[in-house]
Amino acid sequence: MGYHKKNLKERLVEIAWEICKAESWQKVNMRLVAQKAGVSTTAFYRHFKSKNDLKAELMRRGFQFLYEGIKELNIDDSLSSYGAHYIRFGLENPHIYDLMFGNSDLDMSLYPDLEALSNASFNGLVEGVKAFMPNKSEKDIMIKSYNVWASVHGLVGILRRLEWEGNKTETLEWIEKNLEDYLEKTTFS
Amino acid sequence: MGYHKKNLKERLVEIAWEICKAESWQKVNMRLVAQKAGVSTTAFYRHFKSKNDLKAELMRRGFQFLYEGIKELNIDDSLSSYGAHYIRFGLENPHIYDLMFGNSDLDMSLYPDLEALSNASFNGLVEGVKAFMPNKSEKDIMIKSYNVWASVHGLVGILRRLEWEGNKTETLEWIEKNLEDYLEKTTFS
DNA sequence: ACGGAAATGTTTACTTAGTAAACATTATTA
DNA sequence: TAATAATGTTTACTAAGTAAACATTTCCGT
Repeated sequence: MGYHKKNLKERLVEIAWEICKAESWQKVNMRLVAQKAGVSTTAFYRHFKSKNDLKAELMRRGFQFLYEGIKELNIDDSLSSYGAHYIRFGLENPHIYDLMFGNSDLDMSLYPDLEALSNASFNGLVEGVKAFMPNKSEKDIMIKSYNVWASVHGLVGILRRLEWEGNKTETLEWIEKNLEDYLEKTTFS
Repeated sequence: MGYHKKNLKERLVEIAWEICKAESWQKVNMRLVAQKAGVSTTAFYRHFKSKNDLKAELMRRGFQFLYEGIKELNIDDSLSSYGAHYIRFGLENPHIYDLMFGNSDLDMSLYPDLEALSNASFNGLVEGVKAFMPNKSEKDIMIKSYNVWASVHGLVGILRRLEWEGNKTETLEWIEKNLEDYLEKTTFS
């Protein structure tokens, strides 16, 4: 009710997150967010320098969200289950995933912490691959790591696209239901 | 000079294509395109129903552009060279690639020919994979095909992203210079 | 407790962008 | 050649991001 709201910043982020999750980042606009928070259109600018700053904040949340799930995996779980987690995250949170891994026009150099977050997950993957193929050269391990990364993210893209187009073939259904098997069969064979 | 320009539609597409290629789809806006064509802001709407229609047109061009190059590959060229072509296309025409394969908010069902174009290339890939692993089941061939598609598109995403971030590691340099070898080593091994 | 500075919210207003509607001109065709 | 269709222009509306000036509240040092 008061002129000053406590935690307005957090509420704005929360509201934006919900919209983005349910509708996509394109649907997030200041007027709507402000209105849902019961606040004037420009109140936002007391807490963020620009809309891109809000995007960056949502991306941070996205990484946290993704990592929360990954933390629950045991080290001795297979690389496949690790990859499957990524893929499921992408399929279950398509708009958040787009926000995080789409070609954002965001200038990442302005948000170095985001780069770090994104690198962190790749480094984890490299460790996993190293354990998976212990006798290989450093270079081969890096190559394989990039390959795994590419396969996983590429698959999310395909599944999302074809799902959206209503083109889900039997094979895709199978892949989606058996992500671990799929990964064993292809990427980790 | 006259009131009616011949080929205005084509000129608009051409101009939009150039902007998109050099700058990205986000930078394409009606006022700029119209101005470059020496025409009023809304002349556009005599030729397209909406900006999305223009996007669809550019995507069609993108597919043609991509396929022109692929046609030049011989059937007996390896699957790797086929994949490498895709990847190079993505790296050399990042903004066109984004337009074609990014998560466009475009409702594809409104542009069925685009879906067909995009499916055509996948079907070609399936044929290639079939030749590559002749004794496998239909299902395994489909699975592998999706995997190849995912790897190729995923790799473009990574290379683009890390290049943009200035994070190109030695390994990535190597991959980029030796795409065929990379693909043999990972996806087609 | 008090007076001003810092923080936070509001109002107003400007800018860019997509696009609809009404109008003007040229091209086409019966 | 007159009617009609096609194509271009003008005007204007709407949505969205955001800057600037103003208002209110909080907080801190005295």
